[in-house]
Amino acid sequence: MKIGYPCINETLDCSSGRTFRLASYSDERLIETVTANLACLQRILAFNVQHGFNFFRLTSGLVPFASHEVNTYNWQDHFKADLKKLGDYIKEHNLRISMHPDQFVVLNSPNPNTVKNSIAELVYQGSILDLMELDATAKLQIHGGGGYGDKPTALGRFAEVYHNQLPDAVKARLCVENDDRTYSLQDCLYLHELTGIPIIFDNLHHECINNGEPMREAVEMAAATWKPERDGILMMDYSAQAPGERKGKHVQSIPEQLFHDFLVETEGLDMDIMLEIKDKEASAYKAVALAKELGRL
DNA sequence: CGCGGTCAAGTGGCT
DNA sequence: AGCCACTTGACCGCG
Repeated sequence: MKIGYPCINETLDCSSGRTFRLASYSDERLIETVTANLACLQRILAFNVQHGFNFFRLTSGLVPFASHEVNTYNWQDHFKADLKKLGDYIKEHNLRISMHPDQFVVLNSPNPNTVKNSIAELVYQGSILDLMELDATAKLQIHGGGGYGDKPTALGRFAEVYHNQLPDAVKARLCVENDDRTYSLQDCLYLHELTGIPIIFDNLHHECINNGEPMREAVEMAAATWKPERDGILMMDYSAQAPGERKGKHVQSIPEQLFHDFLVETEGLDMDIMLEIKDKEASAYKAVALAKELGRL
């Protein structure tokens, strides 16, 4: 089991996701920003190694406007060696890596332009992992997309795009996560049947919408969609409901009792856990300590 | 130099 | 009808 947190480290005084506005785009600005982002990423990874946080999600903002037409610069060549070096570090320390393309990536949109932009974004994020020379256990994590009032048809559209339009390099890394309002675990399992895509399990989203599966059973069902020799073990997002806030909103800090209970409930199941908790590594310390106590690390 | 309006992109739920 | 949230607030113009 590996435990980690997404994108941002709040201890270090740098960001690996510095961007800038479209209006101020220039190649020089791009090079400068990506150089700083990658330097920061290296610092974050070293921090993570030092503290036993062996799972990390790279920010989508590593290369600003990477899938936008304004950016015609060959950043892939320019940063090839830097990315490979980062990849070597990741492999040397056996870190698990994911990326989570944002809400604008909708593969089942009825709008062909949205699908086109979505694919371009997936190609960009996949190419980061490719240039790092990471294997297919490094994943791209997206949601099913919109429901459009007819989920089976919408998922059929997802599958069609998957089979006919996605490059193999993206297909090898693509995963789908159950979301908190449209596509439940069961909906994702249907999509898995159509495509073979592994399902990333999100416990809080599962609490928001489900078909009555108990937590342990749900984890097992998601885990069964992963081919260990290609995909590695199950990745999951762990969070808890922020008290008194909108349903699905992430807590500020990890509720240790709840996380303890979750680990007990899933005893014997292996998985890598991404903590979607607002205070980031502050909660990761606690989660790692709990997992050690229970003999899970 | 600090504040706050605004920022590439989609969707759906809430007010 | 408009706002907010989403994997994450950060950027940058203005006073």
